[in-house]
Amino acid sequence: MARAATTSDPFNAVAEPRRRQILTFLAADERQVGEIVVAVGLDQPSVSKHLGVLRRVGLVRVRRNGRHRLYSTNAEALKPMHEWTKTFERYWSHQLQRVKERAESQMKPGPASQ
Amino acid sequence: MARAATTSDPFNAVAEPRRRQILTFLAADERQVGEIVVAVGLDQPSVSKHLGVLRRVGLVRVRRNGRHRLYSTNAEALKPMHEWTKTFERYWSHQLQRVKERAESQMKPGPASQ
DNA sequence: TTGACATATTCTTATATGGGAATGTATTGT
DNA sequence: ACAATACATTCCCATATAAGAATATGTCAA
Repeated sequence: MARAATTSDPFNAVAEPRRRQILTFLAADERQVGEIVVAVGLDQPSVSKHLGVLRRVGLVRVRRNGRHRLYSTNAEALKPMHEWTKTFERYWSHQLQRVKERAESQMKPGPASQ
Repeated sequence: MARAATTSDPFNAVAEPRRRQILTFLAADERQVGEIVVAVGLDQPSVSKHLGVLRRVGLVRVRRNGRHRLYSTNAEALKPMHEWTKTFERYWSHQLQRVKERAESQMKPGPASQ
């Protein structure tokens, strides 16, 4: 099997740095494509393609306004990522302590792991 | 340019579901490869390759113990992801309100489109 | 040393990019 | 209607998988 599509889920979509840049740029206010092009420094077709990926996974919303399309970040779609990383929060806070605990439990004859 | 390597950074490494599964499995305690194989239901070479990717971006630590290798999650490497998603936290909390504000500021000249 | 066991690495292959170039499509002004 | 404007989509191609098969490497036991 090849690598999963960037459109398969937010995790894959956000793996691309330019797309993270775009999401950050669109977080506060909606912007038209031309503004995004200037902001990220890519050519228009590339930006449109990135926006397409973000749209398919629900990370951005679009709204038409005449000839323009106004994009904005749909932050809620990032919530699952935030939640997932959050489950590891307790570990990096007490990392050193845990390493120590492991070393100790490793020394006893001890009950089978787990 | 093709897609960035999965080993380029944690964002890319974690885009793969099986690797997230492995990180979760290794979060609490260190485990040997054979245990991971059973836990995720992949063949040993596949697991070793995933572990290789995670190792290269610093998401897991390894420790040799005789014939075994004990892997454990290095949660700190996930901190940047957590921080990044966190910057959007304020937006999904007040999403509805913001949408409303946008709609209002959009109405001033004259409600044409929509 | 030899064999068994635990992992890692190499090779192959179908698949999915991401950027650049070129082109298609929708909307507005005159 | 027609040209201009703002985007989206398609085509091309070098690159990077991810899983499966086969093989290499490293360590312990007898």
